[in-house]
Amino acid sequence: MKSVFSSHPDVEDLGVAERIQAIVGELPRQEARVAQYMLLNIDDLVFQNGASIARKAGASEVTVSRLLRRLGFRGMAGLKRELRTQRDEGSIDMSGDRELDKLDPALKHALDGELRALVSVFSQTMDPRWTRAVRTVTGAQRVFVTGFQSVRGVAEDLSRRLALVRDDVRFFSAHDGMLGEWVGDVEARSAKRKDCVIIVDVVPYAQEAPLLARMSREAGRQLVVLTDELCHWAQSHTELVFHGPSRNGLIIESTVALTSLANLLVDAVARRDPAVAERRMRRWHKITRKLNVF
Amino acid sequence: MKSVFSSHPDVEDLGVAERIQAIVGELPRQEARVAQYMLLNIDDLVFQNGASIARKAGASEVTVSRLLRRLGFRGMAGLKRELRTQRDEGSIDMSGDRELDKLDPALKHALDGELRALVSVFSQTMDPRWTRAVRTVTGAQRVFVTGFQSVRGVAEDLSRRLALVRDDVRFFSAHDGMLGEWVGDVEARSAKRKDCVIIVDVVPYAQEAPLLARMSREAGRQLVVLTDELCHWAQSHTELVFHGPSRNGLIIESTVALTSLANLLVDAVARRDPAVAERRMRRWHKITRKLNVF
DNA sequence: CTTTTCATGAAAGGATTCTTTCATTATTTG
DNA sequence: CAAATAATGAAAGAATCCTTTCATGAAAAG
Repeated sequence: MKSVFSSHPDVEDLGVAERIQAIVGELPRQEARVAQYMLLNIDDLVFQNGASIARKAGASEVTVSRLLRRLGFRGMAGLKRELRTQRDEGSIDMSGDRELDKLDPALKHALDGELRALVSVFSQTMDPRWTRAVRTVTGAQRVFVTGFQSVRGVAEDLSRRLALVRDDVRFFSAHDGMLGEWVGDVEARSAKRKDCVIIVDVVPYAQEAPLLARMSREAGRQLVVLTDELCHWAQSHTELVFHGPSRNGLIIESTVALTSLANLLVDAVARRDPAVAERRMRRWHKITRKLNVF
Repeated sequence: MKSVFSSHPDVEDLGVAERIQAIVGELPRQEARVAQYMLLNIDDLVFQNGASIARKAGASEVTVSRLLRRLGFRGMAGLKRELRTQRDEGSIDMSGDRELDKLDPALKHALDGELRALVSVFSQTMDPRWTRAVRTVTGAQRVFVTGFQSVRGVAEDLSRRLALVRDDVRFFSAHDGMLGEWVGDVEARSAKRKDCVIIVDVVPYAQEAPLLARMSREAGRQLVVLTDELCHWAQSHTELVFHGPSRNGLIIESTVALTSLANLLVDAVARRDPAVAERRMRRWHKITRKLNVF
């Protein structure tokens, strides 16, 4: 688990792997065997105990115990303690920003999580499905956007910004009147250019989302889902599911990654015809300017 | 390692966090507390045992044991087994580092910008003014949140999430009816506990923001502003201005940093009294669950 | 070849961790 | 308000894990 930014190798205390590496050559036969095993399965050590390592490495429990002692760890507990601090250290180093060292540890962890989440989000744009999603949204006759509870705002902003970039985008809420209009529109099924529904959703809150998803498909609409990493229902309705990790250790889950996904979607759609998009944006700026003067 | 996409999260076996998430709302008090702790420290669970979790979560060992069983794990061992298979499925990893080379240069640049923006945002929480802002929001009698145009959704979500964590939060829009109610309330000026207004704003669009800011101050309300890096007007109305950089080279400016600022604000307020926040969250989970069944 | 040193695991002990049982307390229901 | 139900932790028991001790055998030294 590396950080997004290159992590700084602490000069003084070596990591677990290095320590083993350093002495593996001068160990007695069985201990070396165990050491070797640990090196090869270093990521797995946190899930193990002395006995299991002994078994898998083909040595006795005592040997593992002795080896750990020789490596300078206070037993399995000590090794895990070490692994943990290693993970904590390795997780953040922000481009030499020493200042961040003073950050509250919880926040530091959260920041690291957010950074990873963003990387994950951007990575998803390389997936062929992303391109398909963008094409879907771009080519759709009309686009409906919805979102619930704590991410409803994300969905609303998405619809607003998407509307800057293409025609016939609207936000709709299952509880508002618009649902009627939306449902009643039956001939959409057979239209040449299909409609597209974008659902922004986070798992704990939405029972509505799966329902809407099903309805959308049944009405012959394409479906794009932006959701968090916990989502399990979306896959079965469409392949166009994209995840913005939301757990970051804070009390409230993060909407940053989802927001980024939404931003990227808008940008990608705009990019399909940059000239048009820019023209629209400019016109819009002009309008708001006029409105603002009032 | 693996792709960022989990190949196909089997519908049947949910991840650990999901399982917890799924039932946290309907758990008894202490078990919920433990569950909450596990969610917030999920990355740390592999290093822990039942006793340590119990201690840190403030419950008894037995409670942890029971919770695990209720979640469907065969004790701590079972949970770790689950965590391991989850990791094997690649749901946690992120090492897209190399992969990112294939990213469209424009997006790469944008990603870099977003990362920096987030670091900047988190850095601002170390500023004494941040603490003051948090105190202001926490201590205010009522909190009004507003935002315009393309960040209105951010503001709405902020108000919703803030409302999960403290009383008397409401979103208001200058163009809606609520403004009247808000303006007419003159005696607020002399109240012992002041009201607080949070404005979420990005520069190109809002003429309204400075106006509202002025009105707020004149009405004796505290003012907190979350804005982008281009903002020039806010400083003169309040010192509690925080910036979420929004220019990232994409066609549409980013709302990610602003979103993060909003998230952090909510978390900080919640953190002022975690017990209360947790209780509120839990109650809310329960309610939405009930609503969802409808 | 003998002695010394070292490596190793079996066995037992001790420590830790998990679970079961049960009495107390809180919550819900009638 | 009373009865029933659920939640909770203390205590004890069971299981697991780690270490200590010691006997055995192998390698190294003399």
